Amino acid sequence: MKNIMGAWIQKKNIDKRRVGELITRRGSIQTPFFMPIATRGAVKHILPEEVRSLGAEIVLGNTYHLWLRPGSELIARAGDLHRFMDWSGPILTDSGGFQVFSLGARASERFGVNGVRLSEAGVEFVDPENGNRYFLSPEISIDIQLDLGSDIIMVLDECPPYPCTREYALASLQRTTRWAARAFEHFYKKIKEGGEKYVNDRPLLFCIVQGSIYEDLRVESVKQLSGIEFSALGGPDSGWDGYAIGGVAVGEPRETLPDILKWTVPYLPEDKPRYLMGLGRPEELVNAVNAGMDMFDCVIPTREGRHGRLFIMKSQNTNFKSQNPNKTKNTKAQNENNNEEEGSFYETINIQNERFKEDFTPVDPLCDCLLCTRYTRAYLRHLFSVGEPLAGRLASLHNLRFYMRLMEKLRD
RNA sequence: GUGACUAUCGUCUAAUGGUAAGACAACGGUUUGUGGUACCGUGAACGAGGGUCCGAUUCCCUCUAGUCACC
Repeated sequence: MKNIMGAWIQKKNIDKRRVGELITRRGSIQTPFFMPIATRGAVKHILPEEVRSLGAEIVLGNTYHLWLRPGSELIARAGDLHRFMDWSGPILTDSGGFQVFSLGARASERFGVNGVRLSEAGVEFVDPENGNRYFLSPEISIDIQLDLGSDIIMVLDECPPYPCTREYALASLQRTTRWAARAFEHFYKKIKEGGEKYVNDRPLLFCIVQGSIYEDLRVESVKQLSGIEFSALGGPDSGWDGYAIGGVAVGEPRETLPDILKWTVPYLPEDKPRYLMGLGRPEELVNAVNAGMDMFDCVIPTREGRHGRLFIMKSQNTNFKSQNPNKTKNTKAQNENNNEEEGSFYETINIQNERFKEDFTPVDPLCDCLLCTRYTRAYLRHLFSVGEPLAGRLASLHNLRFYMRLMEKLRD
């Protein structure tokens, strides 16, 4: 808690896999870890103490959503996001960059206006909910996240869509670097202004690597971000507290993720946590951990749970060393990267399928969650069929527990 | 009891003398820095019997069922 400077403490390495501890002002978190998403100040359907008991030590909140509703000043008046939502552990807040990118199209569509206007100063965008215009800049994003009381603050980045030309990707990552430098300077200015409040108790600040699907641009992005003259901007020489890889899972082919990690990870500092934003499926998490990543978040367990898709662990003692020479017909890329394959250690079911109508067994007999220890597949299917809210809740609990168990195995 | 009207997927509605379209439901799929969203696909019907006609879900008759009105 005190020693913020060494934010990540390594415990052991297994090949490239890193097991350690991330220190934040609200406690330490075992890495690698997965963050349940509490976009609007709640993990949908789940109480904070339940989130904690599932094994989560940190949740993710969204700057964009909370800024618009109920407003970051309101949350500041409530104390902070922790008190507002009754979560006492660490919180990571997204910067809003991705939402501007992903929700801009919806606003454009709904109000017939240009939903996003990018400039060097920042981004002007339209709230798809009501058509209101807002302006977000690297500095404003920092202010909002400080108001929220975030423990891990993300810089505002420009998240380019896929496909994206090399030229655009280059210009975009350069802007992301300039925005990151501005955010860094502003962050440490505010920390100093905060005086007492932040002495030995400041949030962590992460940058975001871009570069789309271009190897040299990914490398360039890391070099630019780590090459910023931090002390000249009023911050510590140690620079960023962590590095995130962004601009993935935005529509690019799935096979490019291993490449992006292969290109990027070697250039990331060993002593800083690495966060893969927005991912992913279980096998993607396993492969990313094996490639040296530490932090993850994804809507999959909760959103797919709400839609009736359940994750089931196939084997209790899964070996994630990812040796798989004899697996059937791997693609060349999978063999080269020595990767886990989809479905190799787990499977998914759609509980709404008719075949579960009279299936009186647990969803996953090896799972220790509320759903699996107390209810049957037939019951859960029934709840979904008639639209009972308990359905989404039980499924979310189970899927989150699956993800937590997966991370536990990866830390072992 | 008498008269009128109606009868098409599970439900609600179209069209048509040359075997039928859509919506919802059902069934299956998609969902990666969350809109509890959205999208894609698949099955599924002319109440019963008779008549006219080359051919009837369509026109006619009877039956059955329902709705309404009257007694």
